[in-house]
Amino acid sequence: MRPTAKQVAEAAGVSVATVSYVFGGRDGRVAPETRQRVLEAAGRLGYAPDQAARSLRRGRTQRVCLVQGSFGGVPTEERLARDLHEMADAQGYSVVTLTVYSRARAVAAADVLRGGIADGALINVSGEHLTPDLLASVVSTGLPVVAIREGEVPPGCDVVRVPEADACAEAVEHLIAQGRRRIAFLAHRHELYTGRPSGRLLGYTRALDRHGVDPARRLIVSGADDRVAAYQAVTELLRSPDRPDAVFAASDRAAISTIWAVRDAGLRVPEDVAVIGVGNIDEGLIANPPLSTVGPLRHDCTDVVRLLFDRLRAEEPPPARELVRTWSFLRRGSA
Amino acid sequence: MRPTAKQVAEAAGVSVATVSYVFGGRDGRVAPETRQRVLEAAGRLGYAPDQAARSLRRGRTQRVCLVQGSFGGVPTEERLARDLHEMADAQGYSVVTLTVYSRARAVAAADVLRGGIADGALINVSGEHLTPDLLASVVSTGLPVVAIREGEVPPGCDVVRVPEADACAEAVEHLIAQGRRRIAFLAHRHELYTGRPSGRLLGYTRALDRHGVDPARRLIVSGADDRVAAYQAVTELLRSPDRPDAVFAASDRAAISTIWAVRDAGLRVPEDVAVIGVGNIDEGLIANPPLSTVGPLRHDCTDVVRLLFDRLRAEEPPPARELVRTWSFLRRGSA
DNA sequence: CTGTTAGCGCTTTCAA
DNA sequence: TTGAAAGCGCTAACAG
Repeated sequence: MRPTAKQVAEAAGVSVATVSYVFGGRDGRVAPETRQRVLEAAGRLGYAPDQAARSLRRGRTQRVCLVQGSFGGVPTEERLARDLHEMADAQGYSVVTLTVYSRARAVAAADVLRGGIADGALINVSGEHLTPDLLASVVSTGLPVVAIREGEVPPGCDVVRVPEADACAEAVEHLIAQGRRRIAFLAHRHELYTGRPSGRLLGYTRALDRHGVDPARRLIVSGADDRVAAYQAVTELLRSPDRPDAVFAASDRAAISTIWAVRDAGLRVPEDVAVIGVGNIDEGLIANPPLSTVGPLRHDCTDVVRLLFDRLRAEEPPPARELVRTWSFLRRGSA
Repeated sequence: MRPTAKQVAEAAGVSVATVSYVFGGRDGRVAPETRQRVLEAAGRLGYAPDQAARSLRRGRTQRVCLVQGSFGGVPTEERLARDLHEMADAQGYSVVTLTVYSRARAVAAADVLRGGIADGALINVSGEHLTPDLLASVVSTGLPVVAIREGEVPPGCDVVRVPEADACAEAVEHLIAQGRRRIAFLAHRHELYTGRPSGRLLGYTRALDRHGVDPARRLIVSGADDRVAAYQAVTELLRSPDRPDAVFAASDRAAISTIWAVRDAGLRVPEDVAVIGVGNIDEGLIANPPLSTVGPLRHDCTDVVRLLFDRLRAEEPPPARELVRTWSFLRRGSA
């Protein structure tokens, strides 16, 4: 069904080596006329070199692996995925995507990576399933790895740091400075599941702590994962006698839903309820009022992706690098 | 660096065959105690069977391929991707994603598929780059293929039909019946690039034609691909002296931006401007007014995904199947 | 410029 | 229950 080089060789009246030369790109090696014959026969048979055999022989798969924490819907992950795909396409790589949403998936992902499914991996998992030892077991095989991660990473792997917590704390302190007394946090579910607060939630709690806000006055609800949940959570919050006068949402999408919910409740943003999101998505600019947010100024992830491809190209493993992304609080109309 | 079965065998004092038995799942084949020794040695060395070698030998990759037309941001594609990932994970498959946004990428994707990158493919590309002959060259290798597609598909491949055009025409006819005289269409860019109108655009033009609307009165603008572009496009449209009294947007996201733009311009939805979107995303329910839309009642794509996995499981290639999804016009508050 | 051939790491048949 | 060995399809070193 799937033709092999041998069949093409027979059809073209040459040896398998010649077929391999033609498809292997070793151009000068084959006479133009022979080359033509081979291509013609291959075209007729619908031949394409078997990837498994080629990978086994060459020791390279021409694939890169993206390890994600969740499925689409998160703008910042999407952008990373897109930049990785574009770079991969341009360099002749395919992209295989692994999703890690449980311990079992993390173990499976590590096995698959150690099994050589790809020539390198870009790991963007925030949960706790992918433990340092698991990551280390992958890195120790010599696989080029770039990890976007807080906390510990094994030696020999590039790491990208995103100082979310600091920028978020700044935003929440801005709310406190404005005199907001009841600041709600609209959390991603996974933030609530982890042991210690990290990232966005950590920024929130840290700012409140720093200003001596009674922990009992914290108001943390789930809903940042999707727009409808956010709308509903905020609508409910606003019905409380002790309603918040500010909402810090862990995503811009949730923050925009918050603006809707506040307006639909007959209240004003920011006068009655200040709103701040996270992510700096473009949509925030057309919200009414424009959304104040915490996030990167540029969304482009090519620098992260380049870390990986630099490693793929290198003969010798280069020294491990650390990239720190810039995050800031962007004040616009909603807070 | 990456240990082989041979090394594990030596460390455990057994033959490579035994190592293979342990990792190949052929359970009863190995004495519990031997098995333990092998696993222990493998764990120490960090062994995982080489995928390329295994694939070559077994003739199966344990991978499925998703071929997409664009990168994230399209809710309906995201849902398909998620359902595919979940099914794949559950069945022990990985997912490799190919993106086809040009003729060159289409040719490359076909080569990669014919090269056996995966055991089956789910193809969800609406553009014209992936021509029927290219698709046929892939199907003819015997690769299980499920295509979500309008128009021609090669024999031997399952196809999923989405009657978008009919449902969209119904929505536009509803606008006409309401007495709307100037109905704008907010298009995806790719719809404007293709030769003949298809899908959503086709529904729009067909409805107008059917009611004898002068083609010169059609109002087609780009902007459905992203929320900000939609907002700006509509804002501009509303400034025209001959402003539309209805907007049919090719995506719900654009339709929601349209609602904002109309309200921010001091006009009312639906009194001054009716708005209808496409996709039936949840977010439409919390829009104000709730968004009228065209789309599926259920978003679940497990039936589509199952077509593929049925084919993967089958010994004999089953007869080609056609799945027709149900699309309808869902009238809510915005039109 | 083209052909012959070893061998990548694994699975699986067959033999012990 | 375990081992020996052939061979999946390809590439690359070497020979001609």
